[in-house]
Amino acid sequence: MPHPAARQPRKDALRNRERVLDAATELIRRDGEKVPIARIAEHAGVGVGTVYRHFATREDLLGALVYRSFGLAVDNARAAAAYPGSALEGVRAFFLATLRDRERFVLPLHGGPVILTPATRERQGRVRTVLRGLIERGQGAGELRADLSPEDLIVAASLLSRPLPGTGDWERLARRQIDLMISGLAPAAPSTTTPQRP
Amino acid sequence: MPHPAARQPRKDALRNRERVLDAATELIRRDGEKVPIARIAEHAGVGVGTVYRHFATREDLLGALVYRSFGLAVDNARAAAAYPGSALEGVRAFFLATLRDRERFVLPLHGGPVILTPATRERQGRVRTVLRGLIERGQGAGELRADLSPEDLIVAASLLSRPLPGTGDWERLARRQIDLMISGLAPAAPSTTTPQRP
DNA sequence: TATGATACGGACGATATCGTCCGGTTGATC
DNA sequence: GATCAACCGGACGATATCGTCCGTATCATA
Repeated sequence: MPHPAARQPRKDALRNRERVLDAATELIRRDGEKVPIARIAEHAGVGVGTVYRHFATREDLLGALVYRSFGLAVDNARAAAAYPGSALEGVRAFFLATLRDRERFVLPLHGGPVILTPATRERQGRVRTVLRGLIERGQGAGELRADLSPEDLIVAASLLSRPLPGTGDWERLARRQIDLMISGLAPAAPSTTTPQRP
Repeated sequence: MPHPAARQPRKDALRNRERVLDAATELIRRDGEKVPIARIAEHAGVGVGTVYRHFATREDLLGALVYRSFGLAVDNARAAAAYPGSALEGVRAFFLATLRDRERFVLPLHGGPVILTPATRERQGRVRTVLRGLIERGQGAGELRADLSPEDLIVAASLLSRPLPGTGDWERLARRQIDLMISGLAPAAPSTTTPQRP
């Protein structure tokens, strides 16, 4: 027989789950992925039992964080693809959005085990697809170099989401990197930008 | 009384110190900076006591690794500055050298405490100075954009030294990023920049 | 409001890691 | 080769973290 009643989930449970994810995001980004569960629980204002109930293992928690991050990436990619104006500006918007949201990203930051559930992989593919559309539009308009791939943008954006410690003002430094990168995305310079050269 | 004899350091001590640094580099890059000292000792083939004798605290060990990394960076910057050919190719050489040596770099990778001893800071400044020379040469020759700073190159290179986990072939992806970056380092494309004659 | 299912918090025993200490060994010097 | 300062390894008690368990509190439903 099918599900008899399927009770509504309790809202305190949902609230606590979100709190745990938020706390974990902050602490993992600050102290690394091995931060004690007890510390995450404390920072979230819940007991350790609550954390372990929602996420049976550390991997489950990490996996949920990564999944959530890719949701953000999908949103940003879609917004960039729908950006009014040139595709090149759309690409810049994608970079800037990643930079803006950087504190909410928890990607496999270090050498630790990479958690990629099927659902996460699906989102990952969606980011690629959306960016591919944007790139092809730009290439058609002659705004983007022909050999540009979604992977290039994803790698560059991911790098921006991990502030380099010891550098004072990541916001400023990252914007510089974006500018340099954007300058490099135009079609190959020698052929198109030197028409009047002797 | 001044130094009476200043004995020669024992070579087993020096050898073990190097072994510990090498082991720590590998494990910290793989498992994060909180990797147990005992694991480092085991991987280095020495006892924990030996590690603690050379590096009284975890911070001391981390600091030594960072110091060592900046030594590498100085070497690479000097080689790049002395690169025969255009300054732009010198910059590319610097990036490629960083990529090549990436597994030997231990920079303050995560949010953890940033260890910057005065000696390390001195090396850091030396990298900046050497790169500034290279950049100015390139700007004088019209090969590099006028607003380029050593910091830009250092940030970009540092990013390359931290492989993005979950991506299969960092070597390939990083080379792509280098190409894109190099394309963005030329003077502003709109050709309003006067092609000066040297 | 009554009720039962669901979630909560945190104590607890087990395990992992820390940093020190010391008996034994090695190597620089004479 | 003899000497002894310097170094080596790992055992050890202290502390930190883990993941489970259960009595109590809260919420969805009737």
